[in-house]
Amino acid sequence: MAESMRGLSRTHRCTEVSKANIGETITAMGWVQKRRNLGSLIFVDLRDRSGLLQIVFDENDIGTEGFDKAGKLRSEFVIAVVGKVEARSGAVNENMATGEIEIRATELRILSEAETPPFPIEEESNTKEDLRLKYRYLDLRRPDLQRNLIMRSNVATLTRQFLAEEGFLEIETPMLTKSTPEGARDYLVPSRVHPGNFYALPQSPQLFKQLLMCSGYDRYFQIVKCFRDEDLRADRQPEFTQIDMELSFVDVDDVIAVNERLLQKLFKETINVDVQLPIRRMTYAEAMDRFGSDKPDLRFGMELKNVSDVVKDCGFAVFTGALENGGSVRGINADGQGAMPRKKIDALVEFAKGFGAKGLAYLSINEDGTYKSSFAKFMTEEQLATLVDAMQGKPGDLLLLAADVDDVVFDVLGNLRLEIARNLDLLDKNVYNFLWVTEFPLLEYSKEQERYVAKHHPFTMPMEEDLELLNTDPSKVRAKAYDIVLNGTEIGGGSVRIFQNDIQEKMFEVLGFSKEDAYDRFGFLLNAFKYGVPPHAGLAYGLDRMIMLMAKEESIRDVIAFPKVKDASCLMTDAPNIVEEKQLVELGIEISEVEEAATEE
RNA sequence: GGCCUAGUGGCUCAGUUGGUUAGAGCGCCGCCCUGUCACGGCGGAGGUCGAGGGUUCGAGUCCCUUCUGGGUCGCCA
Repeated sequence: MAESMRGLSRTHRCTEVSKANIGETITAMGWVQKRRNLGSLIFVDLRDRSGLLQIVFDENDIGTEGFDKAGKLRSEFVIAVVGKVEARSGAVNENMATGEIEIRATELRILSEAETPPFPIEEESNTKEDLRLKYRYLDLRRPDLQRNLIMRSNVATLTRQFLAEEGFLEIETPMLTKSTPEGARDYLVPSRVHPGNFYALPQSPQLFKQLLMCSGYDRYFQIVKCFRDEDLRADRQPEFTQIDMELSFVDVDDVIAVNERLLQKLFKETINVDVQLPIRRMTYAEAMDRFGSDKPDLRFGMELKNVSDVVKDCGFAVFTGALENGGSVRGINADGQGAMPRKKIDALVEFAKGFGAKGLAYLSINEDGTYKSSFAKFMTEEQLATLVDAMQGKPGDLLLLAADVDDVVFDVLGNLRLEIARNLDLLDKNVYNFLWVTEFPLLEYSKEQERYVAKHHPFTMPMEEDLELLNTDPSKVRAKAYDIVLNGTEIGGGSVRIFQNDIQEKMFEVLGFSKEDAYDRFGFLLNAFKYGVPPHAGLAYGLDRMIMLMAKEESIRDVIAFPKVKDASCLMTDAPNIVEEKQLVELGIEISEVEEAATEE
């Protein structure tokens, strides 16, 4: 029995009503959060995206018919209420924004009835994810998700405002584009008019934004969906949003400068966090050496120490063996954790093994200065003392050491450092620690493909002083690439691009592309560059991750309206799904094998 | 693809070494209640213990398979 709202017009959102409105007659509309029926007095908390407002129904004010109707109200009914704003005659509710006032209803319309929702629509719900996602439209009614999406909208608005003021133009690039397989898997879209041909959804607007620079648009940005057909994580969705930008006639410092001001504005105006400028910078090499990570979390210490020199002559074969294989021995000092029980240390060893460590050597320093260690028997007292000294160990500390090739040692200790910090609750979400990581390696060697692959992408400019190394030792070439890291999460990254033909050709050569290959894939860009290309550079933020950190959420699902689950499906719409045979025929597509259809006797 | 983890009324959970009729809080339904805001009081309904198979005199509990979430490694230029 839905009623019409004809003749009524909403005058306020729930929390837009305040003491200043006392005496006025207002019209509010929203959802019933809660009813409290006292017999001949009924209270209803009305909810909309702004918050809650208490309505009082009294038969003396609203009449018998209206009062009976109020008695029928249930959670999530959508109603319209006309009434007078009054100071509360009962106690003020300190916990509510509108706790000092209430609406004395004179008219009630039930605009929509509602079934009892499958889970409570309330803040800090701990309902299981699958249920929340199946009924996402209900989950999105919860105040925490509404706050997150409102914050997200604000960030987008502020970004547009700021970048417009800085002379950026917002230009859209195509969603249906060409697959340029290098890196993540593409989502493909079949073409009806070109049977057997496919578009790819963009993994990023990279090539198009560079073309825009060629075309003279100077400063471009876009808040844009990107797609990668890879497995999901808590901070990874198959479709995600970037704040993407590109600038002409700039170098690294110019890009960093404008982005520092953007970050400062965004964090100040959305969550009132002051970002101190300039943001600290650290080279990739230093980040790896000190933190074992290219996105170090600087909210806590526990830095890596290289003790290779100290242990090189010791009797512990694990250490000396690693060194003989060209690796290193490094460790972290878990300050004050010397009393950690064996069981927890074992858990850390297992954790380390998950990152490729064959083991983890430990040494705890007892309060009396004696040691308890997995490897003490292989070393002399003096050697141990030197090691402890090198690790700045003091009574009550726990030293954890990994010995392997550098890649493994960094990976193990970098992650171990984070794991210990998590266990010790050192990661304060109210602290926002920014860092630029610069001078990334240009290339990394792919054992699988038996060639160098671009660490960032093939258009990343090498550092001038390393250009010669392209011929001699490509793995040592550093790039004009930079990442912006916040609390150990990479929230953005970018680079200066190659705009010189000879360097680009050299780059393709090192990557093992023939000139033909290169033109086949990127011909439109390379051709464009022949007609006058400005030096240019850019950066792209992962908007979802940035909002996740701002909102102090653990997963980007909580800052995306309609996210997908681990296997990239949508529990609400059941996408992806099979399509009608007719559609496939039109596209000239035949399904060769569907596992589910396999018959079993 | 690997590993870890969870699945018990609508929701969140408890459920001992396998042992009678599977419980609690919240929610829901009904009646009562004029100042509640975690309203209160009385009463009530609601369960193939994710599914399938097995062991057993007996399975929520043990075994196997499988489904559905979550985390993570691989992957993510």
